[in-house]
Amino acid sequence: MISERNMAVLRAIIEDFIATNEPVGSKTLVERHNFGVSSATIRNDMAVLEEEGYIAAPHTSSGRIPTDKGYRVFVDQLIQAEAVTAEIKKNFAELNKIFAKTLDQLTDLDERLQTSAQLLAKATGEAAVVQYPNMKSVSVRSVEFVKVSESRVLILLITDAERIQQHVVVLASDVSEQSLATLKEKFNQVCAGLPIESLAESLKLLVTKFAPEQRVNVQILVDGIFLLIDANKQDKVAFAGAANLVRSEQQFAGGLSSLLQTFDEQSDIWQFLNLWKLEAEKPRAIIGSENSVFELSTSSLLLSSYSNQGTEVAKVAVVGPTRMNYPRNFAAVLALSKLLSKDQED
Amino acid sequence: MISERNMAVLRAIIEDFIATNEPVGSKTLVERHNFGVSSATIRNDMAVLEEEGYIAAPHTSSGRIPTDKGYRVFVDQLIQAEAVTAEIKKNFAELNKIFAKTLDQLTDLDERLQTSAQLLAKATGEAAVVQYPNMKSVSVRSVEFVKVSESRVLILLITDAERIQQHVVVLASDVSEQSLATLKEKFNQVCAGLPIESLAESLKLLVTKFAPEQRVNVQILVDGIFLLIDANKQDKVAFAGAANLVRSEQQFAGGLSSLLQTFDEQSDIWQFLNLWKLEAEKPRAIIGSENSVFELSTSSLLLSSYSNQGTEVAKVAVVGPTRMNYPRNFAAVLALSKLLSKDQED
DNA sequence: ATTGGCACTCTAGGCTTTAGAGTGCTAAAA
DNA sequence: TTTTAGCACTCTAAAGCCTAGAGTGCCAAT
Repeated sequence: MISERNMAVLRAIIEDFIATNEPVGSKTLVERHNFGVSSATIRNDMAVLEEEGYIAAPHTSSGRIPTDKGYRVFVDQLIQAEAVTAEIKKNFAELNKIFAKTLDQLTDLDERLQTSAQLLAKATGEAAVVQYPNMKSVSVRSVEFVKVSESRVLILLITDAERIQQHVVVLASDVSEQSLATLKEKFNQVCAGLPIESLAESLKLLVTKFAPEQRVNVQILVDGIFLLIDANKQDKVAFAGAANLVRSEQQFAGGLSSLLQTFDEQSDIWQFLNLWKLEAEKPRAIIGSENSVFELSTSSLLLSSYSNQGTEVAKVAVVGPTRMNYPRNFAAVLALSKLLSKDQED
Repeated sequence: MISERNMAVLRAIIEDFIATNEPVGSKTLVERHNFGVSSATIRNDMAVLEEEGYIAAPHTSSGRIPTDKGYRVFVDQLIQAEAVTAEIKKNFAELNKIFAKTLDQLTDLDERLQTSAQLLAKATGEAAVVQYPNMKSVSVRSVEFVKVSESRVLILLITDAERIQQHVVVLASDVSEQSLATLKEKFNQVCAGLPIESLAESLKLLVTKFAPEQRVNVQILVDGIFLLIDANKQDKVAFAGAANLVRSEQQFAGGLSSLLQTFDEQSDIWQFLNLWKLEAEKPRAIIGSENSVFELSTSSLLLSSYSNQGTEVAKVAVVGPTRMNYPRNFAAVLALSKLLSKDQED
C-alpha cells in the first residue's frame, strides 16, 4: 500500500516543513530533492499520503503540512531503525561533552537540575523540563542535628538518594551539644533504614518515650522532620527556556500563556510526566494531540528517563512545537539523561 | 505653569490608558470623569501636557498616551504624597496575610524565594524577581562534616545569614566518625567567625599543618569548601510569572523573547538590580527608558529591598509593561519585602 | 479662562482585484 | 501498471482603494 518512495516523500515533506515553516507543494519538493520523477508523480504520492492521514492541506490547493500522525511515523522510523544516524551520533557526543563539563562541577541538587534544564534548553533551542528524583520509595539513611546558634538547630534528613534536605527549627530551651548528640542517637535508632513513608508513624511513637520535660523540644524536632517529609512528597521540576517557546509562538495559537502557566505549577507537570512509562536509554516522543493535556496539544514532548542504581527515578523532557528538529533534540535528551544517570552510579 | 487641573487630567489619562490600553481622547475623557468643563478645555490642558512631554500622540489626530516622563510624575505623586491611599493600604494588608500564610511554612531558602516570586507574580499579574541575599559580606559561623556513607562526607557551610550550603565529597580513604569530629574541630578553630572572603586564604594555610598522610583527605575537604564559597559568589535570582509577560506581549514590541532570555541568565539581572540604591520600605519605580538595559526599555520595574538585621541584603522586583497597575503592584512589592525582612529579624 | 463650532487629519477595517503557487484530472507515453 | 505533460480550476496573500469616525487645532464668541 505505502511504497518506499511514499515514505521518502513524507520524510522530505517533513524536513522541508521543519526548515521553512511553510506548506510544501509538489513542485518545490522535486526542485529541492531529486527523486528522479516528475512533480505529477509526487502529486500522486502525496494523494496517497493524504489518504492515509499523514499529511493535510491547510486549505484546498495549497501545499501540504505533516499531521501528528505523519510526525509519528517519521520519528518511529528514526528510532526503530536504530539509524541513530551519523548526525545524531555526532550531536550526541558533542553535547555529552559540553553537558559533562558543566555538570561535573555541581553537586547541589537544585543547581544541578536547574543547570541541566538550562543546558538542554540551550542545546535544543526549545524549552526543557527536568523532573526531580522520585522520593517516594526512598529510605532514610540518617538524621543529623547541627547546632546553628544558641537555640537554633539545623535538621538534616539524609536518604539513600541524592537529595539531602535541611530545615532549621528553634527550640524552646537551649540544649547542649552533648544532649543534642544523644538525642540524635535515639532518633537514628528509630529512623535509620526506614522507608520514608513509615517515618512519620515511627516518630510519633518516639515522642511518647521521652520524659515530659524533654518532650517539648523533641516534638519541635519531630515537627521539623515532618516538614521535610512533606517537602519530599511535593513534586518539583526544573524548567528553562521560556524564551525559546516565545520565539516559535505562532505555533501555539495563543495558548502559550497558559502553557507557561502550566509549567509554573510544578506538580501538574510532574504528574503528567509520570503517565508515560519508558525504557532506559530509549527516549520517547509524544506528539501533539497524542498528548492528553490540552495546553500541550499543539506541542511535542521528547521524554527520556534517568536512573539511580539502575532504577528509573525521574525524567527529562524537551518541549516545543510539533514542528521541531527531532533528530537533534533526541540526541540532546539522550545525552542529558545518560549523564544524569551515570553520575549517580559512581 | 502646570495647574492643578492639568495634573488631574494627566492622572485621568494614565488611569484610562492603563484600563483600556487605547489612546485616550478629550471627548471620552470628559465622559468618563466629570471635570465640570468641556472637551475643548481638556484639549487645551492636553496641549500643555504634551508641550511638557508628559503625554504623546501615536499619530497626529489620535488620542494621547502617557510617556515615560508622564508615568514618572504619576508614580512620584503616588508615593511622595504619602497618600498610600486607602486602596493601597487595603491591598497591602490583604497581601501581607496571604504571603505570610504560605511563607511561614518554608525555611529552605531556595523554596522560600522561589515561592516568594510565584506569589508576587500571582498577586500582581506581572512577572516577579527575587534576588538571593548578598553573601559577600557574610561570615562563617561554623563548618560541619557529616558522614553520609562509608567514604562520603557531607560538608555544611553555616553562615550568619540565612543560607546553609551543602556539598558532598568522596574521600580517598575511609574515616571514622571519631577522626572526622576532630578534623571538624581543627577546621572550626580556623574558620569560625571568619568573613567568607578570607576563608579561602586561611584554608590553604590549614592544609599545610596536617601530617602528610592526612593531607589527601583534608585537601578534598578544603576543595569542597572552595566550591561552596564559589557558589556563594554566584549571583542568583528566583523568577516567576513568564506567562503573565506573554499575556501583555504587544507592549514589548517583539523583544519579549530576549527579555525572557535575560532573566534566564541570572547573573546579568543580579548585577542590574544592584545598580539601584534604595531606602528601606521605600519601593522605587524604574520606568521604561530610564532603564539602562535595552531589553527592559519598554518595561517598568518596581523595586523594593529586604534586609537582614537592618542591613539591606537583596531586592524584590515586579517586571511588567510600563502600562501597569502601579498602586496595586507597589502594595505587593512592599508587602513581600517587609515579610522577607521581618522573618529574618526574629 | 472657557466654550461651541468647524474644517481638517489620520487610521482601522472593509471591499476588490490580481498574481501565483498549487492542485486534480485526463489522456498519452513508457 | 506507472509515469508524465498539460490544462483548467482553486484559493490565498498582498496590494490598492475607499469610507466612517474618532480626534485634533484653532478661532471667534462668551
